[in-house]
Parts: sequence; structure tokens; C-alpha cells
Amino acid sequence: MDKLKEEIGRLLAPLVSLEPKEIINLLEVPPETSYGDLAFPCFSFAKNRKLAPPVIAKELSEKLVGTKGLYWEKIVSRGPYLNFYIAPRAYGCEVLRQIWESGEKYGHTNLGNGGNVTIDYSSPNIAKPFGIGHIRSTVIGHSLYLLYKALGYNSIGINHLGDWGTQFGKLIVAFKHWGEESKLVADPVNYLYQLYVQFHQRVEEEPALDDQARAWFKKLEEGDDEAVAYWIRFRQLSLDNYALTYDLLGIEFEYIHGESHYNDLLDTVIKLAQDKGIAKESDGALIVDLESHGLPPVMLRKKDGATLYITRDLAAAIYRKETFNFVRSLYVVGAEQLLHFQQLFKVLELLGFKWAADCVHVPFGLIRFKEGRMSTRAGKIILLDEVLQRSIEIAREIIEEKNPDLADKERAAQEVGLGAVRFGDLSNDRIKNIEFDWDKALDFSGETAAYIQYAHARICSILRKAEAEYEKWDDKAASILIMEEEIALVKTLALLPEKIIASAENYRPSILARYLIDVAREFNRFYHNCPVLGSEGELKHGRLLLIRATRQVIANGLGLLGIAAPEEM
RNA sequence: GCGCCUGUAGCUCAGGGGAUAGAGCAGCGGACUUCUAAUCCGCUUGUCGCAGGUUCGAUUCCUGUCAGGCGUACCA
Repeated sequence: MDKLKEEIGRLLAPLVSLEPKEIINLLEVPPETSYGDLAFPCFSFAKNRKLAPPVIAKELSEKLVGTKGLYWEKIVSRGPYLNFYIAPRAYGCEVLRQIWESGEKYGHTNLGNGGNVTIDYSSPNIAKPFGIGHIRSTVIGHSLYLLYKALGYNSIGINHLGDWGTQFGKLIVAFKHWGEESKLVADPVNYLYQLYVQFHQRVEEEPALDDQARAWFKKLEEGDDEAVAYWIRFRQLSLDNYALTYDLLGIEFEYIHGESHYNDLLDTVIKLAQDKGIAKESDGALIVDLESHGLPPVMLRKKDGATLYITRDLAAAIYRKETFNFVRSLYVVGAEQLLHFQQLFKVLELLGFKWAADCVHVPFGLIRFKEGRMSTRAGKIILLDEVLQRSIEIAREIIEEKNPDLADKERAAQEVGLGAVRFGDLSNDRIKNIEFDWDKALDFSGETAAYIQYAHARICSILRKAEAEYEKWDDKAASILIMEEEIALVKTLALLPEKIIASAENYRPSILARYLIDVAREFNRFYHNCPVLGSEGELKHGRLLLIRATRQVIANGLGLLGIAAPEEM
């Protein structure tokens, strides 16, 4: 698509007194393919020319009548638009060649030029099992991690574990009062979670427990031996448990730096705020007043001297800048923390850090029950692991039914099962809340990962059957595709690079996910109307090149969503 | 109370200052002696929450309003 756009930019620039770049930005895809393949809208300069847009479009088309480009062959004005029709042979050949030559790098660019991008994602609160809610940050964050890498940035994944805070006071109190060693050993994370839920039940009748919990957290912050010993143990048990889920999802972090990692910096942060004169005492606590910025105050230190979440986040932000000198710093954290991040970035700015402008909160909506919110404290959650395992199980059953002779069923079941759950989360606009529904979470028909994966598997199947003589590039074969379905597929394949850029820059993997549905749909239409192995000679070769390119686009695209592209399923 | 987010077909959602608003699911009807039918084709469905405003043009931008969600200093 790029080369075509550049060509049109150069063609129109002298005629409309705009830079080629400006023209390229104006170009859009018409709503109907019968209108053409790329449209140049004539609204923007209608005013200065004092002419109606349709008149300008007509005038331009008359000037260009009879001309042809390398990648386009016809210009028609229609209303206020100047519409270009591609030259399918040359254009198809060019698109397929690019994909052929770039291979698994097709769609990748070097926009980032090696700059560091830190991505804070997943970040579970330890001593609690992974709930389905955690899939969001984990999967969106991981996809952004991969997308930024594809754009030539150096992605740095940081798992900002919730491994500090009053909750540990609660756990210590709970374990000391009614904990049982044998149960902890048997099923550590679930047992810790039970204790946590129990704590919140008992605190209703015994509010003093809350004070005890705060006191234990204070002791932890002061380095009390007993408190620290509990903390280390609970933390490690949790990490061991999470590792299983991360392995299953194929996720690795560059750093697992929990909140506790920044403890040594907390005093420095507080001192810095005091030196800058932005911190003040209020009711015995230390706060930063943000009223003049239209925000509620930020508390840096509680009246008992303990720090808060935001104190640790300030320290973490500064640490990340000093350690990685990031060009951008992403926080893939729920939308309920919007205010928190506004405050965080504002305080960083007030501390004099210009790079506060490079920090971005990437918010996402809640996963809820029909009846209301999920609540870890109340024990009302759905376990991520349960969803993943059930999804794999259903995929296994479908494979057993549809393809019982498949060699590695277990692997396919895993790839398809995990893909379904991931895609379900990635394919919709992240800001929207999701109502959890087992049937929807485990759906394999329609706009799902399986639809895309199936197209991939089908292509692989055809390629396995194709003769070796077609496994080479050939200009003539690549220029032979002129069927409507072939052209539509080629045009769709050409879009991968811009979709990757749009996904990363808007922090929206859903753009890529939706695009891959389009690719699979165009492939299916092609598949049903254009026999590949059943055709002959150059046409067969050309179609094999086309499906090879399609396979590459799907594999690259799914890869960036963290979803496997099975060769058989 | 105040702030932020969301409101599009029966359901779940794309889209987005412009050319007749799109998919999937559900429903009905078709297509496997042919490259895996987890597929494809056809049919049916809309006051784009409501009311104003800006504009040559608004479902898209602005204001108000209603509904739902989230947040609103000693949790994270």
C-alpha cells in the first residue's frame, strides 16, 4: 500500500499544491471496492479554491485522464472524491514480493530506533491466585511488548508485583491467628487467598484486626525479622505458582520488580518532594496538594509513618528513568486507577521531571459478573487457570471430533484453547467493561482466534501438498492474480505494516486483532472460489505465492498478539 | 456532590466530520466424489440513548440531559 500511496502523493502534489506527505495522509479507502481502491477527498482545499469539492475532483480527473501509474491504472472522480484503481498485476506482484522478502519480519519497522520502552504489565498482587481479571493486563501488556519490539523499540517488560502494602499485614495477622502450616504447604496460594478472604470476613466483627494488620505492615517496613520472614515466604510461594501460568502463556519478563524493590528509594522520594517544597503535613500525614491542578491530594506518607502505593510508584518511575532511560514508559493497569496515574504523572512533573510526559497509562475496563463486580476480598472471582484449562479441554474435544487423526492433538488443543481466551480479551476495545460469560469466553466460532488459526492451518495443509518446484519466487507467477477474491486478499495483506503501527501507537492490540479477522475472511473467500492445487502452471504458482504470503501475515500478526499459529488443527 | 469512561441491529461488538452505518452470534434457507465444512453463500433486523449547537455536511466534534460503570487522602 505504501508504494501506491507514495506514487499518488508524487502525482498529485504539483496539481493541488500540497506536500506528497500531506496527500498520503489524506488518502482513504473507499467504502465500496467498486468506487476504487484509494480515494483522495477534495474537501480540505475546496474553500481556498472557492470551488465545490466535486468540481475540483472532476477537474483533477480530467487533467489526469489517460495517465497511468506503476501501481494504479485508472482514475475516476465520483462526487467530491478522486478515486484510484490499482493495477492488479503490478500491485499484487509488489505486495507479494515484499512479504516474500521480509518473511517473518514483514510488518516490522525500525521506527523506534532501539529506544527503550518500559512496559509495566500483569503485576498481580501476590498471595492471591490469578483471577480472570488479571488476564487483561497480562495479555494486553504482552501484546504491546511484542508490538513495540516489532517497531524497533527495545521493549522492557516489568512485572510490578503487588508484593508490599497493608495487605501483607493482613496476611500475617491471619496466618498467626488461625493459619495452619500443613494447609499452607499443601496448596500455598489458594490457602493464602483463603486466609485473606477470612480476614475480611472476621474484620467485620472485630475491627481491631485492621489496626493489627497496619501495625504488622509497619513492622515489615521497619525490617522486623519475623515480619520479613513471613513476607519472604509468602512472596516466594506465590511466585512459584505464577510461574506456571506465565509458562503456559509463554510470557517472560525482563524484570520481576515488585513494589518492594523500591523500598530503599522511598525516603529519597519523600525528601525530594520536601526539597521541592511540594510536600506538606496534613492531619499528621505527608501530602502533596494538587488542588490548583484540579486533582485531589496525594498522600506520600501515612500518619503512622508507613508509605503508600503512590509513594512506591513514584520511586519506581524515577528508578526506571534512571536505570533504562526510557523514551516511553507504559503502565498497563485498569481504568479504575486513572486518577492514580493522573496524580502520579502530575507529581513527577512537579518534581521537575520533564520525562513525566513520556509516561502513559494504558487503561482497560473491568471484567465483571452480570450481578456486579468481582471481588478478591469477598472471594468472588473466577480463576484464570480454570478458564484456561477449560478452554483447552473444549478445544481438545473439538479436535477429537473434527480431526481425530491429528498427530499432536495436545499441542493443538493448547494453542487453540489459549488463543481463544487471549483473543477474546484482545479483540475488543480495551476500555470497555467485559461481562464474564463462560459461553463467550470459550467460544470457538465466528470472530475468534480459531477462525484465524484455522485459515493458517488450511494454508499449511495446502503448502504441504504442493510440489517443491513452486517453492520459489517468480515475478510472472506473482503478477497473474486478477480474480476479485485474489485482489481483495492482496489488498488486505498489504495493510499489515500500518495496522501494527496503529496498534502500537494507540496502545490497542484490538486493531491488529480485528485486522486478522479480515485477513482470514478474505482468505476463506478466496479459498472457496479459487482452487490452488487444482489449478495449473503459473496460476497455481501465483496462488501458492499468495497463500504463502497470507500464511506469513497471519503468523506474524498472531505472533504479535501472543497467539500461536498452528500448522494443523 | 464532583471527575473520568461507556451507550450503534434481538444479543456481543467494529467503525468513525463526509460517498447507501458494518461484522459475529442467534433465526431461516443453501454448498462437502474437489486444497481440513472450526469454512463459504443467501435472507431478515437500526429514532447510531435523548435534546440542542457548530458545520456545506454530525452516528462521529461541542454543550446539556438520561442510563450504566469506575473513581473521589491514611487500600492497591
